[in-house]
Amino acid sequence: MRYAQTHKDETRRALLKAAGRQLRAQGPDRLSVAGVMKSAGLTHGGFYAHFRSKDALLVETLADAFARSARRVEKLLEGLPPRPALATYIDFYVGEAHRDDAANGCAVTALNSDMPRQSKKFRAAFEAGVKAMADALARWLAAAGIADAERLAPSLLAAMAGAVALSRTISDRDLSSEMLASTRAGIKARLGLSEL
Amino acid sequence: MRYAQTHKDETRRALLKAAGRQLRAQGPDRLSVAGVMKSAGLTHGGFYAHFRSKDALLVETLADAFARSARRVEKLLEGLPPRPALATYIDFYVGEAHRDDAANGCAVTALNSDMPRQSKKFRAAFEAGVKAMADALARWLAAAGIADAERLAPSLLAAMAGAVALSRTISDRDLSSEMLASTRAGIKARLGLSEL
DNA sequence: TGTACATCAGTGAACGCGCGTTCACTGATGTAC
DNA sequence: TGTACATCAGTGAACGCGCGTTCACTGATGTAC
Repeated sequence: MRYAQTHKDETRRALLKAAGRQLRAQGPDRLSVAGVMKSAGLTHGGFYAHFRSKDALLVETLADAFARSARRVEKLLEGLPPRPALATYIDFYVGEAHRDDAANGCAVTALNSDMPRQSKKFRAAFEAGVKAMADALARWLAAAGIADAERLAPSLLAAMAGAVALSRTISDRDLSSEMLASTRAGIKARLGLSEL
Repeated sequence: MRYAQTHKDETRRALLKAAGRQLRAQGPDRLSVAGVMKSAGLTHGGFYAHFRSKDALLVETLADAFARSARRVEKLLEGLPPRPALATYIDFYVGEAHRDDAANGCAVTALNSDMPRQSKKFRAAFEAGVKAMADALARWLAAAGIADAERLAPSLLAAMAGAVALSRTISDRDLSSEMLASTRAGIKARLGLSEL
């Protein structure tokens, strides 16, 4: 079964994509090597030709998921002035669509409370992702003329991720959506974006 | 080895307490029946004399943990007027001590992102706990004369739990503590408690 | 009061299962001649 | 151009391990007589 030269890279990319979805949907402990391989139409034995260990997969997958999310947000906000961009980002992040699609959503929201129990390398990858997100948010805040942007950004990110994560645990749809709406309103008020 | 009549109840209480700590420190998947039994100085075989299954233990443990937390908060705020009580609660919940002691902290913070992957009964117990906390918070908000208390409470809880959960994932102590401080300030400002 | 028995919380070996990981093997294709 | 061989991504059986769960057993103590 010799394949084209690009084939192994393609398989690897497919594995990362499948792992990214399973990581966010099932969490790092329930994600299984065999499950990821099966998603890519392969058997479990071939896994170690691509990754040294499950933990190595997790680390690469998390970095990949953060990078994909960043690109997605970049596209969403492309061309928007700072203040509408912020409002759009908040509505998108703290929204029902994001709540209902954990597999393709933000890793911070999906893995928040899992992280303290994970390996050091995996936690480091998560922390790097959080810092990158907070830095990007701080830049948008600063561009929108909001004071104290660097101190505000991590707290805003935590509030947004916390609201979406908690809304996912609530089967009562009214309460779940109200939690999101109230969070959007609260954050916009804090940023002086309420009129948008 | 026949024991006093209260002995079995005592053992059961000890198991719930040990399970409560392990649930919040290790999460529902990593908590093990054998580990809980060992914490109580027992061997794993006797577990099923006390609980029908691991899931039954999780359900009871979570309800117990929520009840313990509620009592703890009640004591903390005993005798305080509504507004100082709110400020005290926020400082306590979104504080370094809570961040650094997940095993005895709030289950919402500890289990937020784990819940969507858990059994239906366990999720129901979590949701009941969240609703009870949000209701209690709403009552304090209303008592403090804050408008829209019922709509505000779930969002505030999410922001507080999100900040503590995320602060636990950050090894950078400055960033972690800043995230908490900024969240406390933001919430107090939203509630008009900044002068306290 | 003394003895035989019933009770039952707890013990520890055993089970099936899914997991991460290893490894001898396969077989289609590129390459050397 | 045709043939023999090397390559190597992927296969699938096997491993040790920890898990949740079961079960025959233990033995100190309360109870019946």
